[in-house]
Amino acid sequence: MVTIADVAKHAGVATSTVSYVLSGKRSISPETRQRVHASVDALGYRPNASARALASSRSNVLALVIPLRAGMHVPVMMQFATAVVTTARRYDHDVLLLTADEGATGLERVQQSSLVDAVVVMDIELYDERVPLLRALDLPSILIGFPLDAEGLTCIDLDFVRAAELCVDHLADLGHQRIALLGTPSAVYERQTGFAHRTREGFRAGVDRRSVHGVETPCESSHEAVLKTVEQLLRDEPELTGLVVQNEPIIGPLLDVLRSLGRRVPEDMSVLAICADDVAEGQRPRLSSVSIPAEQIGQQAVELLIGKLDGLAPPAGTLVPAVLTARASSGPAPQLDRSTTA
Amino acid sequence: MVTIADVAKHAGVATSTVSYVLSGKRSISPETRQRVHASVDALGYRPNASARALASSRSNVLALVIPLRAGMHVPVMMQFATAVVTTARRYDHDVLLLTADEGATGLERVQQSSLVDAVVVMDIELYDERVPLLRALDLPSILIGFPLDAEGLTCIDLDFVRAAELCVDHLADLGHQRIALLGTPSAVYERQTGFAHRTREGFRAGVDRRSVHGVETPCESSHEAVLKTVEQLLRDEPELTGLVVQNEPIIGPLLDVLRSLGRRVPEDMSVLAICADDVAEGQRPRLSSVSIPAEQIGQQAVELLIGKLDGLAPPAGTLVPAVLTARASSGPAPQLDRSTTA
DNA sequence: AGCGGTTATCGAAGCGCTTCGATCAATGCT
DNA sequence: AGCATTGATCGAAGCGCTTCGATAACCGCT
Repeated sequence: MVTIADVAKHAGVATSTVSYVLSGKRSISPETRQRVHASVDALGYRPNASARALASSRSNVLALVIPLRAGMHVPVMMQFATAVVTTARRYDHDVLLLTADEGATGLERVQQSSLVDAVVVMDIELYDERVPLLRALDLPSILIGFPLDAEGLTCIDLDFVRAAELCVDHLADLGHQRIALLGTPSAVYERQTGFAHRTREGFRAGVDRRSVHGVETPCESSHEAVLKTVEQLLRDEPELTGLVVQNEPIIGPLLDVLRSLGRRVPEDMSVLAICADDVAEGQRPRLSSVSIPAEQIGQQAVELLIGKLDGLAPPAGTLVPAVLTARASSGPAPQLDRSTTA
Repeated sequence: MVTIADVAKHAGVATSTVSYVLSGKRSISPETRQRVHASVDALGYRPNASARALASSRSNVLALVIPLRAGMHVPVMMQFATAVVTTARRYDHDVLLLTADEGATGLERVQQSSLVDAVVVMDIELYDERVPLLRALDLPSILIGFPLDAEGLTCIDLDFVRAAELCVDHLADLGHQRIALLGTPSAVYERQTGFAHRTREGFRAGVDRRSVHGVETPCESSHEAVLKTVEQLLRDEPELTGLVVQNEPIIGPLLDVLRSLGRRVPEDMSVLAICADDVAEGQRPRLSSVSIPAEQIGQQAVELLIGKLDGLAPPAGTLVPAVLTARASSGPAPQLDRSTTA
């Protein structure tokens, strides 16, 4: 193993000089700098991460707490994770994977052992047990999602309230009078997951504002559940003409079910989804949707976090604006003269 | 921050004694041990990871190289990842996330900087560029998947050859004469991904052995592609009665497509999948399948790796036996008197 | 010529831990 | 009783790096 001392000897300088060349924390003459760089290359020197971390109290590692819980949609999580890792690398950091089942304990552990410099936490609940801990822990953090009380924390997320409102507005603009929010599995609501609650909130606000009739129902992620839920929905609301879906895995099954129940999309039923763009475009018909810009959020999260580590004061909350893209699944409300039996 | 010296002082012993109590590498009298443990608890001591790593040349971190490439099915990856993290934690290790796009470079980097003790590599190609590197690098590793030349490497994977053979046998036993393998997206074959090739190999071997007629086709993961591929398949092979699918995301669409083409499952067409059990059971009809025990494989991978770190000689290759579960999607071959036009 | 102020470099201390002798007491053996 | 052996503990060295003065050389001033 080649150490900084080897490089120093090879370049004919002190180890501290090599260190300063590499960190740029003191000015070094161009000649020495070049000589050192040459030696680094010649010897293939790589700083030892532990030694560096020990001496500088900076590990250059971020922790990513990834949820593995019921009802969470995996591909989206992976998009977040990928964006986080990729961006972290761009800032010369690595990413340690923590599973949410280690919960608060895990956060405490990695901080107390100085394993990581900062932490990205996903899947935030309104009353998240990790929130008070993060406040107490003096470990720089960013939450992807908003707890109810975000005081003193840095959070970022899609503006789900607005996302739902956009959907309601879009449907109302098209003349729909009776619409429904087909939501996440009920476990997600019971856990008080922020994004699901905020979407519901936005849906209610939009429905009120536009004076349309709105109903909400959770939906489990199986084909049968979708069938049952939709049947129930149509039984309760025979004149339903618009659907807002926030539940990626059921999107395919939902379209099947509507087809099998004889409801054409968008002629009989307009469908809007809150989901990743590629999912929306992969459906027949292509779905009008508010996209979840996971990559952008993940990237921005890391950038905020790195900024924090560099002493910058980040904004307390960042809401990524929701954007609705109209595609083929939404259209004008049909005339209300059909007799429907589910 | 409380250090080992604080603990030592509090317990009235030398720091080395504290260290030995914690590591168990030398015998310590029961009284001292208890006293030290009491002090550790009283002060809330946690060893500093960097210091420990520096002094012992062991970081207690494993790297996990996760693929983010075209055609890979994300939920399965996540199951592997979760199992790896969970198991690693059980052996007091953490997991650093590396994305495959850093490729060989990333492996070199984490090793040369002593960031990790060992590495788990997923998504292995037959001629994987990382394989020669791993052989050279003197970084303990385990591959989830087999390259063509696994000499000197430790690998583990489901026995995909056998998996495909089981499927062929099952169909042949039911009297099917003309069957097809509906495979992964072609990018996965082109990349020479091990599991896809081995499945194909097993399919061919099975077909030969049982003297049935078999065709193979890759399939992209979109609804349209499934439709086109299946139509083409039925045009080429009108008397096809059995399908083996190795492509999780298209399973839903495939069943749709068959339905829309008027092929009942299993009356007209038997469908076998190589996929996670929960996916197979989430379909209508429930799919007969060979399951991919991601959790088991991930766990075993880490255990082999930890064993290696402890100096145990691991088996060169571990093939997890394939198991076929017959459910509702496979049945006896229909009589061959129908006239089909696709 | 002499002075303060840069600029470039060095040397040494120290980050918190592990680990290698060394020490000392207690033990068992002849 | 005397010696080697074992068990429990200590002290110090050192892992590879960063960082903090200190130093020396040089600049432009007066």
